[in-house]
Amino acid sequence: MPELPEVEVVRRGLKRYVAGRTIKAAEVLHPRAVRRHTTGPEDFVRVLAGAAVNDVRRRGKYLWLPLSTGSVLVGHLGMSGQLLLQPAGATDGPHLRVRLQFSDGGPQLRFVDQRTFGGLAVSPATGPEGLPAELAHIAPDPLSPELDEAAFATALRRRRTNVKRALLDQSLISGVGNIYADEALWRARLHYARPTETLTRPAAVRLLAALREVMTAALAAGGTSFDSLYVNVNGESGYFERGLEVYGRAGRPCRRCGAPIRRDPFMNRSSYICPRCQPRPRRAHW
DNA sequence: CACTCAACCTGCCGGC
DNA sequence: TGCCGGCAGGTTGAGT
Repeated sequence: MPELPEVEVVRRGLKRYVAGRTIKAAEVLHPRAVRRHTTGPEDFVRVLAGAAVNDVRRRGKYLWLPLSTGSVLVGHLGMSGQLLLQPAGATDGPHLRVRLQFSDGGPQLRFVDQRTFGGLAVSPATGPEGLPAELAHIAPDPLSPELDEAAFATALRRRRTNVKRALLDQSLISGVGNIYADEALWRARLHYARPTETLTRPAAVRLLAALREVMTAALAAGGTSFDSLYVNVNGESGYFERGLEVYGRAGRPCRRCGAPIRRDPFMNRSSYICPRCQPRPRRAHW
């Protein structure tokens, strides 16, 4: 479940059902799922055995679980990863990659990932809040109190790129992916190709506000689920799809002005815009 | 340093 | 029916 609201839904589920429990045994069913664990699958299994899960934290699209051993279990869902709580007797699906059994004999935590872009790893807890070193380059996200509005506006306007590319750069602001970038740009009435250096400070601030609004609304709806790939820890879909204004709505009318929404190829993927509310930028802005 | 692009995977859908 | 290209909520590392 890729973007921030979906990952936060998972974080809350893990916090509720996994925090406080002790891992009895880990099992790696596909080594690629732990490729970021540099010392290999056997070591991954070894260091998790007997570790208690103290908490569940998130920055952007990354999750990490501080452990009683002083290490953290880091996870990223990639494009198709799921973290599911399932009873021991539940059948193993075809994309089950990692299984964690707990000493209480309760529901297992299963990492299921069709495309294997996601993964798990155990790392030393180095930074504040146990932030592992491999997440040091990940900027604060729109829902984090650490994200400073003025600093974000300055950093965004200092970039020499276009605004959507900047939003997707996790070292500038994290948690924003293709859906919520398009949704926030629509709300802020900005075209994806708008050069960042032409953004006024108020426009940058409005864009951040739009990100916060759309992500807060999506989170309240349990996230966006176009299909069964994006589910919470109990396998349930969110219903924010109905709250989307542009993403996936090519040809349908803009709910603000009525013009048909358009899908443009951009950065080897898709961007959805209202061509009337979000006109392509002219060469100069001032 | 800043930026672009291909690569990593599987599955689904539409066109021929 | 089958094959093929295109596309999908992401990240990273090599190359310019």
